[in-house]
Amino acid sequence: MPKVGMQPIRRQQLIDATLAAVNELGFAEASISQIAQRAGVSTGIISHYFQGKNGLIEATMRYLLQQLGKSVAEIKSQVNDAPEQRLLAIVRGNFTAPQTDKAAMKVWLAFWASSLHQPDLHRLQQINHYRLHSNLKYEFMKKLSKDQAEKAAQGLAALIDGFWLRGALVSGEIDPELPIELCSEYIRQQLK
Amino acid sequence: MPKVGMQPIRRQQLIDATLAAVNELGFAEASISQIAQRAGVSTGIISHYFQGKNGLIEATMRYLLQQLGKSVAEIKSQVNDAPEQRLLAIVRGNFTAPQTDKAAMKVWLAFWASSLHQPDLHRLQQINHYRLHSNLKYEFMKKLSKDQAEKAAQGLAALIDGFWLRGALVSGEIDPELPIELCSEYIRQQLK
Amino acid sequence: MPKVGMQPIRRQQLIDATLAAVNELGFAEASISQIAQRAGVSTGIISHYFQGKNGLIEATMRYLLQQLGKSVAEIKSQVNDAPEQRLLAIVRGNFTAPQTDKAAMKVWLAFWASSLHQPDLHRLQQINHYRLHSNLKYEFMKKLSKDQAEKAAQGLAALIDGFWLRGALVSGEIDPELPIELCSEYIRQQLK
Amino acid sequence: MPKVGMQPIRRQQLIDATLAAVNELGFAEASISQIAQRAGVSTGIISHYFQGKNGLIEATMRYLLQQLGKSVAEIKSQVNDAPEQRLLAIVRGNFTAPQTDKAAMKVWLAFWASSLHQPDLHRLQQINHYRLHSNLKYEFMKKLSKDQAEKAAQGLAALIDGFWLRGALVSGEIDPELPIELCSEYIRQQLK
DNA sequence: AATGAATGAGTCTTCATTCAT
DNA sequence: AATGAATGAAGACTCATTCAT
Repeated sequence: MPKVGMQPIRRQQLIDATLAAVNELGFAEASISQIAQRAGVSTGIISHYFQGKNGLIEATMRYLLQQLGKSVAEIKSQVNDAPEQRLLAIVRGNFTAPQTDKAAMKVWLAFWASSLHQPDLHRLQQINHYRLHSNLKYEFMKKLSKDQAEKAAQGLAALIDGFWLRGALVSGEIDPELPIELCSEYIRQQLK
Repeated sequence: MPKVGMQPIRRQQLIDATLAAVNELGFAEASISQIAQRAGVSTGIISHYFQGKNGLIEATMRYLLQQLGKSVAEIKSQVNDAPEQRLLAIVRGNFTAPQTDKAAMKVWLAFWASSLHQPDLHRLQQINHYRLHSNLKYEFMKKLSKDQAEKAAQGLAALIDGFWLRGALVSGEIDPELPIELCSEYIRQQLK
Repeated sequence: MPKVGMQPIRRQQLIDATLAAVNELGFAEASISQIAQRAGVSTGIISHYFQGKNGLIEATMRYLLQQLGKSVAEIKSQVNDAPEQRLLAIVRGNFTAPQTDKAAMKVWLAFWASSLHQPDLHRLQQINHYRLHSNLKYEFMKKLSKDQAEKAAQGLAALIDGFWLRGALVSGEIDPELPIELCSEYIRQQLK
Repeated sequence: MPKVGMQPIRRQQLIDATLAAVNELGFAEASISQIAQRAGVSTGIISHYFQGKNGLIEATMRYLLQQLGKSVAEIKSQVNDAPEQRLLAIVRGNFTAPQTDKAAMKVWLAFWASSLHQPDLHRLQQINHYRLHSNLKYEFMKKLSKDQAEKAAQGLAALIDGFWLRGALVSGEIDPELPIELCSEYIRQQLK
C-alpha cells in the first residue's frame, strides 16, 4: 500500500464516504466514526486531511457543487446558442444523474438545512443559489427585457428547486422526465 | 402556582420555545436544555409532557402543519368557488405570515431535512406534501382533464415549494409579492 | 440520597478528588474521568457543577489559596502585635499542615507550572504571590525603612518559597522545623 | 543533503525546538508535532533520534542541567579559593543568563513539576537539587561546623531557588541584581 | 536519513433521559 | 406539577507511535 501521495486518493475516499453516510444515516447521525468506517480508515485520518469534521463537510459540499456545475456545463456544451436550448440544457443538467440520485438529493437537503446555521456552508450554498439564477437570467435576457428576464429566471429557478425539493422529500425514486417537461413548457411560455 | 390544568399551557410554551430555539440555533443545536431555558422551565418537564425530545419535536411539527392548514383555510373561506380564485387562495395561504417568517421557514427546512431519517416526522411531512398537491389538483380538475390537472398541480406545487425553499435559503427577509404574482401567472397559463 | 442542595457538597467532593488525583497522578494525568472516579461520581457531573474541567481546576486552586490564607490568619490571630512575632506567624502559617503535606506541595507546584500558560490560573497565582510579599513588607516596615523593608520582604518571601519548592521536589516528607528555624533567624537578622 | 553525521546536529536542533515549544506553549501543549514543526523536521524523526517523546524531554532536561553546570563552573573558575568568593560565584552562576531567561525559568519550572511523576526526570532533578546543596555545604564547611554549614547551605539553597521560583512566576523580566545582593548579604551573615 | 501516512487509545464535552424529592 | 441532580454513552478531536517508502 503506497505511503506517499495518498492525499487526493484519501480525500476523495472520505468525501464519498461522507456522502454515503449522510445518505444512509442523515446529516445528524453522520459521525466521523461512521464516515471513517465507510471509508475503511481510522477516525484520526479525517483531521489529518481535513482539519476536523467541518473541513470534511465543507469539502464534500464543494464537491457536490462542482459535480452540479460539471453536469450543467457538459449538457450546455452539446447545444447551440438558442436561449431556449440553453435554458433547457441548464434544466437537464440539474435533473441528470448523479443530481437526481435519491442519495444526492438527501445530501443536498441536509446541507441546505445545516447551511442556515453554519457560515462556511452558507457561503457555498449562496454561490450555488445565485449561479442558477444568473445563468437563467442571462439566457432569458437574450429575448426578454431585463425586468421580464428577472421574473422568468426567478420563476424557473423556483420551479427547478421546487421539483428538486419535492423529489428529495418523496419516498420513491425520481423520474426526471416530468420536471423536465414542465420546466420546458414554462420556458416556452416565458419566451413566447 | 397552579397545579392543575397546566398541560395545554405548558405544551404550547414548550412548542414555542422549540421553534425559537431551532430558529436561533438550528436544529442540531436545539438541545432540550436550550429549549427548556427558553421556556423558563426545567429539562425534566419535557419528558413529563412529551415523553422525550422526539415527542416534542413531532408535536412542534404538527403545530406548524396546523398553522399552515389554518392559513390556507382562512384565505380560501374568503373567496368564491372559482378555481382560479381558490388556487390563488392556496398560494396566498402558503405565502402569508407566519409562514413567510424567516424563522418559520428555517424551522420548516430543518424539519424537512430531518424528516428524511425520522419515520415519525416523515409521515407528517408526507401528509403536508400530498395535501398541497391534492388540493391543487382538485381545483385544477374543475377545468382541466385529469392528466392536465395532475401536471398543473405538480408544477404549481413545485413552484410554491421552490419559492419557499429559495426564500428560506436567501439571507434577507422575504417579499411574498413576487412569488404570489408568478404563481398567479402560472395558474392563469394553466387554466387558459 | 438527597437530590436537592447537593451543590456545595458535590463541589467540595470534586475539589478534594481533584487534589487527590493531581497528587497521585500529576497534573497531566489528572483527567476528569480519574477525578470523577475518585469522587465516586460520573464525569458528566463535573460540567454540571463547574462548566468543564477548567472551572474545576480553577476552583481547586482557589480553594488552596483560601486554605493558605486561613492557615496564616489563624496563626497571626494568636500572636501579639510585635512585628517579629507576626512575621514568624506568617512563616508558620506557610509551613503548617495542610500546607506542608506532600500532596498539597505537589499540587501547588503543578498549579504554578500550569499557571504560566493559563491566564485564569495565573491571575490567582499572582494574588498569592503579592499577598505574601505585601504581608511581609507591611510588618517589616514597622521597624525598617521602606527600602530596607522591601528587601527584607523579598528575601524572606524567597526563603519561604524556596523551602517550599525544595520540599516539594525532595523525596520524603517535610520537616517544617528547619525552614521555620532558618526563617526565624533570617527575620531576627533583618530586624536587628 | 547530508546523510551521515547528522545525529548531533539533529539532536541539538530538536532540543532547541523543545525548549522553544515548552516556553511558548507550556509543557502540556508541547506536542511532538509542535516541536517537529519548530525544528523544521517531520514527527517521525523524533522517535528515530530519541526513541520517543520521553527520550527527547529527558535529553532536553539533561541539556539544561549541563548548561547550568557550565555557568557555575565558569564563574567559579574566575575567583580565588575564599569560601565567600566561591559561594558568591555559585549564586552568580545560578543567576546568569541563560539561566535567568524567562524562557529557561519557565522550562525549568515545567520540568520540575513534571518530574514529580516521571521517574527519569525525577532522577535528573534530584541530581541538580543535591549538587547545589553539596556545593554550598562544601564551601560553608571551610569556615563553619558541619552542623552550621548544613543549615547555611539549606538556607542559601532555598534562597536561590526561591528567587528563581518567584522570578519564574512573576510577569516581567528578571533583574538578577537584587537576588544576588540579598544572597551575598546572607552569605556574609552566615560566615560572620 | 527522513518523511508523512495511518492508527487507535484517550481527552473533554454534550446530551437525552431518569428519578428522588 | 415541577425541579435539578445524576448518569453514561457518544461526539469530535488530539496525540505519540509505528512503518512503508
